[in-house]
Amino acid sequence: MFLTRRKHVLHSIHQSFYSNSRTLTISTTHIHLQQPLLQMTLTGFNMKFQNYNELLNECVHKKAFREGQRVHAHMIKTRYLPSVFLRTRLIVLYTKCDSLGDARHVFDEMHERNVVSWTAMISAYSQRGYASQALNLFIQMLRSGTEPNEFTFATVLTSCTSSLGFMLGRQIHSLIIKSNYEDHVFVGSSLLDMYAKDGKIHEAQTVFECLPERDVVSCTAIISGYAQLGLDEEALELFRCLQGEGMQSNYVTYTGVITALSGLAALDLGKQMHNHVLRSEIPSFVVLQNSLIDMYSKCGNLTYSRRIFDTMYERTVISWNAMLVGYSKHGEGREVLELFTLMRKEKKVKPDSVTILAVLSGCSHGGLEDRGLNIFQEMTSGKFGVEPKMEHYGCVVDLLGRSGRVEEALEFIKKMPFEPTAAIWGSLLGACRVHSNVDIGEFAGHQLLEIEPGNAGNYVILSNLYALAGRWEDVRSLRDLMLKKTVTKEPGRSWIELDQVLHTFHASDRSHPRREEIRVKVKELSVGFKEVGYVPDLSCVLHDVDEEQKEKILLGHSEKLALSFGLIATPESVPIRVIKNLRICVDCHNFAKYISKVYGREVSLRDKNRFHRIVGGKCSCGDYW
DNA sequence: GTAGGGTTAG
Repeated sequence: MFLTRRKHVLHSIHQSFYSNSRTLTISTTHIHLQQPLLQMTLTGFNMKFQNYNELLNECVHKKAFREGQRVHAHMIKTRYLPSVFLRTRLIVLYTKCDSLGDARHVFDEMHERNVVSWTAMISAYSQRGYASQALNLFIQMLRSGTEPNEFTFATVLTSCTSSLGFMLGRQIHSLIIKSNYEDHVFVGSSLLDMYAKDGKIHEAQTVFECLPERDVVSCTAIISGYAQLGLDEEALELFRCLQGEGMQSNYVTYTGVITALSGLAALDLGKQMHNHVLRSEIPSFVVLQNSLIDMYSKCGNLTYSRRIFDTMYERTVISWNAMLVGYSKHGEGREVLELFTLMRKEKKVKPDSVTILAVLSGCSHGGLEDRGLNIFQEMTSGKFGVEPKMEHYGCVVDLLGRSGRVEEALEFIKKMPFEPTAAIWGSLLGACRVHSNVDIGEFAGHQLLEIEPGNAGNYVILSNLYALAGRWEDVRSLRDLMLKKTVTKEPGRSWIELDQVLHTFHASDRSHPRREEIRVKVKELSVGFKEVGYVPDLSCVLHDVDEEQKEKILLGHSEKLALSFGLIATPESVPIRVIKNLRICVDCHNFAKYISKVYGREVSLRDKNRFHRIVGGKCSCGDYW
């Protein structure tokens, strides 16, 4: 009966997706309680149990809160004492109806509890995101002497998401081993997911490999685990491998894979996956569609993102945010504001903290400084119902900095109700580099180096600034300071997708099969560009070497290798799409501009923060990033 | 009767 119903729902969702219809109605029959409740007062004890049970089941199934409350009230009125079984049903009912207080009340009033009632209450908290309450209750359960079962373990592990939770999670793992539940597939997927969320992907992998049987959920959990940690290629490889072994996939699996493809900006692979989803019987639930919106925007194709957004029959705040963030990263400020206006007009979903963040950064990236500052004003006066957080303040520093109001930005930082973070000082330093304000830049730079002495990128930007002012002595001492602090830098990588294959380059990479061609091309470009005005920005190199060497290092930057390969290997009619894992360096940004000007090729460059669409020697970022 | 995996931002 349940299966048929589910099938029917899925079918109608599928239908509505293809017919672009935005409304989906699932009819729920109203539950009439008058008759059964009246009859119950007359029937015997056993009969009452069965009747109550049936009624509660119906209420749980239909999430019928009021009716459930009436059944509960009837028990109290007729002085019927429900068993542990029925009380647990009530906990489940109230949890489903989003009434945790009522659920807890039933739980507290229980004279005796068993593993099921404990688990139901723990699950209530973890489902609603009250992780610490769930963990507390689990500990209370252990103290009460109730042995957890596989349901309890699978449930409680989902609440192990904070640093305290991860610690507890490890202890729970040993408890699982002791109680012989480690082979259980539900427990295992919950466990491996916890490890993945703690960044311990090897532990997660071990748990996964030790499972005697695998199913969709455990496979999805491990694939998504890789994707969430940014190990996108590994996620993709594992997906292919497990698929080869006959793994079943569902819409959650595809969501995980699409997230990995977003990270890689693999447009062709992404399209292929999307097609696969459309062709197969996989229903496109909101979460999957959200991941598609994000994937297309991160692959540089906002038109497709919008197409999906427009045809969704239901949108959550995440759908709106994904679309807004997409426009923002592409520097489409007007689109951001238009969509935000539409969102507020529709009133179906309320903006959240991420929404405002997207709007503010959209104004900044889109060069709409004053509009952005206005929106922040409105935010602080409570207009959107969202409290400003550190990130929002960071956007304001960005907005002021972009307008060249560097002094004001510094004053703003001093007056913030938060301790400034590295991101805030970094943003101010970046503004000072663009607007050549050495004094404030130096101050911001030193604050930044104090908080984040290990980040090599910070030294480079400050060095850019000193070089701009001709303060070579300071450039040198900065380099010495960097050596002293033994800075390690996340290795820069750039890649380009060609016929569904990703070609990745590291700095001075010599591993590509066409390395010789690429080397010659980079050199040729550099020589050619110099004739039309390109001057290598040596301040982007902090090594203690002579100028010739510095230039050589610059030419080895991964962005230049990928760009040159793109120039060789892609047809003239298409834009060169390069993705960089870090912020793009000033010199490579300039180099890309020359490619666009001299070769008449559009360059689309995605770096850590945003898209740079470079046409005819001009970049959509307005040289501010 | 109680259970596991999923989307935006940083």
